[in-house]
This record gives sequence, structure tokens and C-alpha cells, in this order.
Amino acid sequence: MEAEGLRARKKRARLEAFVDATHRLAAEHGLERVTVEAICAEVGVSVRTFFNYFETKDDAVLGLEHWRLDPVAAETFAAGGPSGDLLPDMQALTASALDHPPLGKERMERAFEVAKGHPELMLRAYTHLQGLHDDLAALVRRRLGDTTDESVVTLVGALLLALAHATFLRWDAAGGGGDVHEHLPGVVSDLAGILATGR
Amino acid sequence: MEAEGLRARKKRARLEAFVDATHRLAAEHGLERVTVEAICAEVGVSVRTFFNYFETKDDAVLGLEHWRLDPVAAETFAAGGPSGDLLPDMQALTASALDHPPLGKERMERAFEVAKGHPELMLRAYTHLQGLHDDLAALVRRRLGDTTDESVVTLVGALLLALAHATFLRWDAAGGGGDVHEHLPGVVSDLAGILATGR
DNA sequence: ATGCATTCTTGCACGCGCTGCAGGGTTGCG
DNA sequence: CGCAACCCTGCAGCGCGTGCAAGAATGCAT
Repeated sequence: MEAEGLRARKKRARLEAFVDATHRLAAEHGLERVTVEAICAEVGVSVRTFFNYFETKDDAVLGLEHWRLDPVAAETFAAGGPSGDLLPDMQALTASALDHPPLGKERMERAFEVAKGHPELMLRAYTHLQGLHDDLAALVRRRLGDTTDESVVTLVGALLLALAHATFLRWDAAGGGGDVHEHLPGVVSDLAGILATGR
Repeated sequence: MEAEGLRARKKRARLEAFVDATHRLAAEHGLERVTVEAICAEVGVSVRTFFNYFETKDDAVLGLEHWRLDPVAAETFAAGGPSGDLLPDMQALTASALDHPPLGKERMERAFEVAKGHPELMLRAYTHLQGLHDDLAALVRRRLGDTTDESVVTLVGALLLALAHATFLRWDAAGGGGDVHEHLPGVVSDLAGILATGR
């Protein structure tokens, strides 16, 4: 019944080992003092292998691989749903992404813990998500119409990322307890309030 | 009458030489095939000196150094002006930044030309602007009140950047003629429209 | 001009991230 | 059991970026 072969399971285990070792060492010595070599020594594997798993040292912190959007939520968004208003629907899309971290919630939280002191990591996440940019652009385009200007697509994409980032910060400010996505509505309403009413 | 000594003028000239050489080589061979060594050979200066001017190879493309906000515009923004509504005032602040590129308009346009094919550069600009983040945060905080949540500050900051980026894209899509900031109102109105009405 | 302090440039050695290649070992499957 | 596909590994090497210490250029005062 195991659809996954031994090969795939070993690969996944190794990947998680990399991520965990990176988190452990980063928490202890600070990320900038942790070399790829050290991580590999911890895992018991060659340096060359590390780069068969990750493009970048930073990717090991974030556990980045195929952080794809939930297809169902994406489809709904593209079709103009669920509510029909763009802002709450962006909220829904973001929440779905936050609910499906690829390597489990604890790892994601530890990753964010490390990333707090290292803004470049957030940036790396941005670039990685720019791999999603094409998908995202297609989504936005399908929703808003083919004539939509590239700059508008970019704007909406940036907005989505900023939403996710701000939500993380708020979750962290609240002590890091509970679900991350619980803090999304607050962020969205603040944004809407600011933009709508001026101030 | 020359307030700038010979020293300062030489420094500035060399900095511009670095930027221009980088642009020239990048346009010819593509940025990833241009080494710092090649840039320095072009300028006729040692590699070590390059890194006395820039922290990063990418910084040479962008000519990043002290891209500070216009103090007057910043002050106006913080005080709640000029219009009193946040969105148009963000527009005004962004326009002022776009109107004061530190190394001249042609260089900025060439930098953007290179950056189009290299998203990491935009990101680098973002981190660099995070040096401004403290200033910007202080600005936003003064405007919105001391109690403003960190995440809101981040959100507004990201929004400002996205505004600038989208404006560049639109300017470029229009053929790259005329003033960049002329395309800002269109971007802003699109954003406002999207967020206000849903769709 | 002359001497002196400050600043800028340069070469050197080095660490680290990251890559291509070539080989040997492991896994999956008929 | 044997073959094909896949994966790990060491090695050699490039490129970015830094600390250091010696030497050149500059600014300034006399």
C-alpha cells in the first residue's frame, strides 16, 4: 500500500534531517557562524550532497522546495470566488497557503524564529515565491481579465506577500501561540481601514 | 566656491565609473557573466577598491549608496500631509523619491533595464531600503500614531515599494519615454479601484 | 615648498558558497 | 541474478567578499 518507495522516503528523511540540523546549529551559534560544512558534518553526509537537495544554504533554513499553492484554493480564487470581493479573497488564498506548510508547523515556526534575525531569509523566500509568480500572475490574470496590466499583477502579488509577512509578524508579536492564520483578518482589516479612510 | 574638495570629486567620479562600467558590461554579456574582476579591469582599478565602494556586486548595478528620501517630502508625510489621505500622500512620497535618483536619471533607467532580467536586484534594493526602514517606520509611526503595530508599518512599507516597482513597470511598458513618475497616478488609481470595489 | 596626519588604494591570503565532472555504490525491477 | 536508473561522493575550481598591513595620494599648516 505504500505508494512511496524506499527511495523517496529516504530522500524525505534526509531533507528533514538537513533542515533540523540547520535549525539546531543556527539556534546555538547564530546562522552566520554556521557553515554548510558544519551542517553536513552534523547530518553525516558530504557537502556536495547538500547542494543536491538545496540550491542555497538559506533554503535549508526555510525548508523550501515545492511550496505550491493549494490547487483548490487557487482555482477558487481565479474563478472570482469565494466571496467576489478581491480583498477577502486574497485573504482566503493567503490563509490556505499558511495552512499548508510543506514540512509541518513546528518546523515552519522554527524557521521563522531563525528568519526574524535575518531579513535576507525573508527575501530569499520572496524570490523563491517568485517561482510561483508565474502561477500567481496567471491566477490574477484569469481573475481580473487578460487585458490586465503587468504592473497591476505585480502589485497584487506584492500585496499578497506583504499580507503573509505582516501576518507572521503579528503572530510573533502575540507570543507565537496558536494558529498563524488567525492573525490574518486583523491585518487585512487594518489595511482596508488605512486605505479606505485615509487618516 | 567649490564646496567639494578634489577628494570628494574623485570619489564620486570613480563611483560613477564603476556603475557605468557595470552597466556597459552587463548590457553586453549579461550580468551573471560579468565578474567583479572584469568591472575593475574596465575601470582600471583593483578589485579590493571595488569593495571599498560597494558592499555587493549588485550594488554597483543599482548605484546604491545614499538613496535617502527627500527630507521635506518626508516631513510633510509624517505630519499628515499633503492631502490628509494616506494613499495620495504615499503617492506624493513615492513620486518625490522617484524624482531624486542619486546618480541621475539616465543611470537609473539603465539600472532598471538591467534589473528587469534579474529579480534579485529588486530584492537587493529592498534590503538596502531596509536601511531606510527605520526612517520609514519612524515616519509611518509619527503619522499613524505611536501605538501602530509593527506589522502595519511593514505593510505600508511594502506597499510603498510595490507602488514604486509597479510604476517602473508601467513606465517601461509605455516605451520608457517621459518621466517615470507620470505613471504613478494610474497605478495608484488602479490599486484603489481594485481594493475598494472588489471585482 | 616642506613636513605631517589623514585618507585611499592595493596586493595578498583566506574562508565560504556553490558548480561540473567522473567514478563508484545503491536501489528497483524484470 | 543481472541490468538500468539513480544517488552519493571527492576533487578541482570559480567567484564573491573580508581583514590586514604597506605604500601612495591628498589636505593642511607652517
